[in-house]
Amino acid sequence: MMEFKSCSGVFNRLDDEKKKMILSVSIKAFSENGFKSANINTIADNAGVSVGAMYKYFENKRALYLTCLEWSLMHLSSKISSVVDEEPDFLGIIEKIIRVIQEAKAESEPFNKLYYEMATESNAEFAMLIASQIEGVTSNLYAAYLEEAQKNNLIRQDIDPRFFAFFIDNLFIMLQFSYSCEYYKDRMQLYTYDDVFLDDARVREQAMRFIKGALFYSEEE
Amino acid sequence: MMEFKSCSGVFNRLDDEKKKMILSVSIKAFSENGFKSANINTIADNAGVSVGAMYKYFENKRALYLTCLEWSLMHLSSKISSVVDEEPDFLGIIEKIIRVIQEAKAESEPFNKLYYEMATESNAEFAMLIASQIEGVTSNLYAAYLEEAQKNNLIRQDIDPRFFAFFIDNLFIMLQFSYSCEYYKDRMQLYTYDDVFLDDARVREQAMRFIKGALFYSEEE
DNA sequence: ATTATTAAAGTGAGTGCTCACTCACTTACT
DNA sequence: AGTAAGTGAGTGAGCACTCACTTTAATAAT
Repeated sequence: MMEFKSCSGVFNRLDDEKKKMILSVSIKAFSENGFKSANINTIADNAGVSVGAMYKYFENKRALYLTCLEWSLMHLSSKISSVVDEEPDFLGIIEKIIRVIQEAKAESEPFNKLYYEMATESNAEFAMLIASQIEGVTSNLYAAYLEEAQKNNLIRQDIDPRFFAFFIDNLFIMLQFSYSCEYYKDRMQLYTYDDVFLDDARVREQAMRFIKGALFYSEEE
Repeated sequence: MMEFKSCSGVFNRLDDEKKKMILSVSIKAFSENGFKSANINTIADNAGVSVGAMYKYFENKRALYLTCLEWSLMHLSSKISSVVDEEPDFLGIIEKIIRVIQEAKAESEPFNKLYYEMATESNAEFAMLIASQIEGVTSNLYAAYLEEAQKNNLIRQDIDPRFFAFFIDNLFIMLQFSYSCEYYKDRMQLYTYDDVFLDDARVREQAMRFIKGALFYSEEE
């Protein structure tokens, strides 16, 4: 079923259950320890596979890492497209995305952490290999929707849709971090209040107001 | 002059020039390689100091890292307070902060990278030691200004100033990353256009419109 | 002035541990 | 009988940290 490019044929021939097991254990390790300090021997152990087997599946550590990124990317794409398919209007999509970020906490946490880890300069080496793919999934989507909305005079005219897409995605990314990474969780509580994470609806509402304001405001001078 | 808490007295007794040398080399190493893979022997070499001396200055690698964070924090605080002291009104401060982020590129790059690196889960261990300090510098500042502005009816009433402070700072942080980290640089270009980094004024203008919209918009229903 | 004394600062080869990766081998499948 | 898949002790490189030692500098004794 799932086919990856950065691994050996042996790995691709494994059944999905085993592939998932190995990759989820790896993602957990990489996101928690970073690329360099994640330990392949330990990963193999936790995944119930021998070290030797791991090196039959992946040429080296780097290849394992890339395969994890591939998987995360597939995960993201499917999440995004399911949202877009369901919701017709732009504001609906934005709200839905925020909702997905909030709800997908547990399930997506490791993916988000990995994504965050990857963007660190330390891993710049492969970051670029995947960056355009990840952002490609979302950037054009937002910008296209905003341009469309601007043409139909649904949102203010005095802004560049590309910048707005950028700013909105910035907010999404930080929200994702704030729901996934310990540091940013604490930071969000510091800015707002201790029980924010019990108040998903409120966060969504406030975020929507912020974004709507940014989109609809028109300066009279 | 500069006094640190996470190091030995021997280090504090060094002249500022040498302290700066050691810390800037260390910050560079930590931000580029992450905590685990930064090499103390190499750092010592690059700073023109023996390994033994390093361990006279810092009890261990962790202590060196914490001292780097302390220094970054001092840097941030002084930057922020110089902005706040100069500018009287809230919008002025926001614009000034964006300007500082853009201008301080070269000088602050290593600090930003370190900050980013630190927030990674891998370093959660010490992140928390410093998080509240870092955010404490900014969070209360913004929230207080916004509350004030709200009382004076200068901005919309239907939002929680704490959330708005949070969202605005989220935008700042992403902007900082976008000006410092390779990955986020590329991402910004992908969203906007290739020469964005030659167009500081334009970025500032667009960001201000976005934020102003968010702050001033009022919904009529 | 010169020399002795002592403490503080600095040195870098060495130690022991961690970990990516290998390879001679076993097991399972056809 | 032959091939594909899997095993895990072993290897060597990298690196945090140590320690027996040297250098520097400041003060005291002659």
